Amino acid sequence: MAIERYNAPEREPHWQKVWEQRQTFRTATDTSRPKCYVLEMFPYPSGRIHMGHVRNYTMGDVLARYKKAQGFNVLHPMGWDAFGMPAENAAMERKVHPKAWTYENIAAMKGQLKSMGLSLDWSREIATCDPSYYVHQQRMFLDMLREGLVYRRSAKVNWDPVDHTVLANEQVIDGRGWRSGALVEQRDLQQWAFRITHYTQDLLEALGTLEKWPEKVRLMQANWIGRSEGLMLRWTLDAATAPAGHSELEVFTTRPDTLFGASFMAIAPDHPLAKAAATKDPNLAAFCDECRRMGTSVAEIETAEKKGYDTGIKAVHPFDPNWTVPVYVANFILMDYGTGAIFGCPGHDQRDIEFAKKLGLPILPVVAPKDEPKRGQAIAKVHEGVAFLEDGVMINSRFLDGLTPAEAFDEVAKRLEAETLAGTPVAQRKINYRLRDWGISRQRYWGCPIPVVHCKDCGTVPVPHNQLPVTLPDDATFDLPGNPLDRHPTWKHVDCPKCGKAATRETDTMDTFVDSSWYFARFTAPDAKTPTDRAALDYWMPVDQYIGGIEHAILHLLYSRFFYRAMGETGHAGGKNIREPFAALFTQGMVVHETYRRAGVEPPQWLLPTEVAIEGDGDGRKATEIATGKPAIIGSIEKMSKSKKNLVDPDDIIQHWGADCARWFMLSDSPPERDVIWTEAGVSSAGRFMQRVWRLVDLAIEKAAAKDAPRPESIGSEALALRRATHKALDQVGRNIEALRFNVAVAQLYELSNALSEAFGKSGDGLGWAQREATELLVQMLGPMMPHLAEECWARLGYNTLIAEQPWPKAEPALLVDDTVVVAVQVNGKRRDELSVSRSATLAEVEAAAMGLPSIVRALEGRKPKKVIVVPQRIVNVVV
RNA sequence: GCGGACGUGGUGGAACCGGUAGACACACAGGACUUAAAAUCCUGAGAUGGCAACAUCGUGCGGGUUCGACUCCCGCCGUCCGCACCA
Repeated sequence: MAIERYNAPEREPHWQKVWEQRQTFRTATDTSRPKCYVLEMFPYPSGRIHMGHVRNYTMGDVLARYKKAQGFNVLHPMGWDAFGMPAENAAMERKVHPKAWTYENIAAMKGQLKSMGLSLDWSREIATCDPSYYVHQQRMFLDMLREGLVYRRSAKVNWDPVDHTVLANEQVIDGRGWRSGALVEQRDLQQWAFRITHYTQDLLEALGTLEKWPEKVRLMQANWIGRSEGLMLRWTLDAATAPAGHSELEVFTTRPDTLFGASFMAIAPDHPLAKAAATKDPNLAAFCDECRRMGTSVAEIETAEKKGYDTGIKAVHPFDPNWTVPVYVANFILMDYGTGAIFGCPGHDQRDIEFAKKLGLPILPVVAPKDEPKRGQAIAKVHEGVAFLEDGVMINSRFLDGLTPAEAFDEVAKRLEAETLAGTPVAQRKINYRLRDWGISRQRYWGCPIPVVHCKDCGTVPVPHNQLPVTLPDDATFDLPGNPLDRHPTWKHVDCPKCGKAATRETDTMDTFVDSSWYFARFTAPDAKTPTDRAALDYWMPVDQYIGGIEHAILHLLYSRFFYRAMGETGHAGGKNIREPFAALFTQGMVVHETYRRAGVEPPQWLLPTEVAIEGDGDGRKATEIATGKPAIIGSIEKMSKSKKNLVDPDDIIQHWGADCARWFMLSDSPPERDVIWTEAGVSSAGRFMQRVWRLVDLAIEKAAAKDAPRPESIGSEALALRRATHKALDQVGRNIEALRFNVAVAQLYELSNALSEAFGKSGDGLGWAQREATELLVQMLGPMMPHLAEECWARLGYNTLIAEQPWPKAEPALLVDDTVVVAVQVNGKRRDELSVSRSATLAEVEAAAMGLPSIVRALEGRKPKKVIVVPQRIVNVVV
């Protein structure tokens, strides 16, 4: 028969249409069935999908299809994280309205995702920029406002001078805006904020319950929350030196044990005490101003020298009324951590020692190594400027001498807790966190409007529920920097909902991370009249498997954990006592590709992979720019990016090779958590495998038993071997998909294909039937990974059902174990031979057989074995 | 500086709970088919030595535990990632 090649690009749309017409992937809430919620992080509608999306969505799709075949009621939805800066930038640059731009992008990307053949329930599609979505967000915002989980504050904020907006701490990376890359400035602004710190302790502790999250992400979040245990400690100020109204100074310390090594106090430039002192000291005022201007970038912080200004104020040591230390204003003290003030113990804090050296302050070591001989050296190093940070024993510390630092910590705490100053204890144990509340005000147009009105008389007034949503005006202008909502002629002018007098709307919009903090909940009932439908939500939540990039380890994943708790508090979630939205998280690796650039040009001029021709192999590979014929340089392998032009367009691949090919390649070889290198060779290899499956089905039609042929009475050894290979693959592939070890599942399918190919060249009792079985099961197992090809093959094998609707086949347990096993035989742990024995052979039989092997006799060289270790079905080790 | 991950052939990677290291794939070499190419099929291959049988070495380096270590422990080296003046 003439063998035709499988034309994937032509056949794939057909099967997509069939699935769509049959509504194969439409999901309904059905509490009688076990559920499985598979979710991939929804995309920002930038205009085109990239290979990272292909990888992410392929992984989720394999799992979703597999779980469906396993009998689960699977929720696998898709939507759009549709608010954000790029739409506004497009509006400024190209005079397109952000809304039009966004919806055009959504349409284009939806088409691309559909061409991937994903098993998505498109009837649940949501776009966060749609009023039907954000109306609920506004409603929840107001509910949270009522509960005190949202509040307005005047705060120092991170101001991005390029995007003209405020950024959350989480969005400042190395002192730069996460999107614009501009150096962030500090500004004082009125800000809306979510009280994420209300859940600090819970967010930290619950990380321990997230067993199916990567350890790495849990650690990153724990570090971000940044718990530290210490003491709040009040120092009395010497009245003669302190400004009026300032009689004490409170500090937070994690090392109260080092109290006798204190040589100075330091306060932040914005500390009230500093401000009070500055009113009388113009030099101090100037110093504080200088500190405030200091940049926040890494480079600046690292190179910034410790600077301090002696206020002249003296603080009295808590344990000795005659001992005072000077109070400095210092540039490295942060106002928003602890109390904005510290006591400095230079001996045991690197930062303090640098400061002390710089300003010539005393350095007194109070902890020393336990071993006497090591002490001298450690103390000498302290005087050279290296703080001693290890454990040891207390010295130079009066009643603490001889204790360990931990014991000294407790002793100091105990004594100072008992002492009082103006009626309250001098010290209190305190747990401090690094996590700050989440400022969400953004001075942008393309975001969810914050539904409040500012009234001169009534203050901040929530927009009543029946007036929601507060929608964005369509006729905004984008030709000037700044907030288009603020300069809109009419939008912000409204009557106060309370008193009816003229008032103004809040013109800030919400951080887009708010939108993505609950979309997973909305997917469970996207048409509900309320933010969530509790019955549907309680059935579907939590997400059973969430898949996305590691870049969201803190931002999105921490915000969502907070938001789900806040939704619980306001009655929008919280069934089954579930506080965590994502039961399992998987962070996939990036898609990387070689870079190409023109030779001999600086700065580099990058070339697209499609613009170069590559010849040769190995180290001799040479690239040429096709258009000019000039040599090009093959550069390092990096994350696909527009700037380096090392992009491959998913559309090109799908149109040329087919979606299944792209999917298969994404799953092959690289473990999903690691980066995958996209190569031409890899794609063509995947393409070859598709054709190979196609030919195997040809061969099955030609040689194997007919569909529904009865199981033969007699199964020969060849047939049995094939059946064993088939059922083992079935067992293993299922397990590996479940564990998201797709690369291993792929390898097992290759193995089965090899076994089947071989079997077609043989003959034997029952082999035709075994070939038929193997082919059908292979096709079924390919279903989640290459769904179109699998449907095509399934049809050719004579079925008029859909693979996508077939239950996952079950392996026959009897075929998973072999009658005979091959056992390695070692002499002194070195492999010398192997032995084929019956599974049921006794230890003695195995030992005897091993000792009888000529190679073993030879290796023993006549020596008497001291011991023979036999591990059933594994190994024999002869020890001489 | 703090925290974490990783290190296996020419390449991507596999190896369950400590039990035959290198599955599977890519690249490569040789062969078959073909006028030729493509496609396909077959064969080979960790390194070194040897015609071969075989021997020795081999999972970043150095030690240790064990009959037996890619796997466990200790100490290094290297690469990557996250956080970072957090008191």
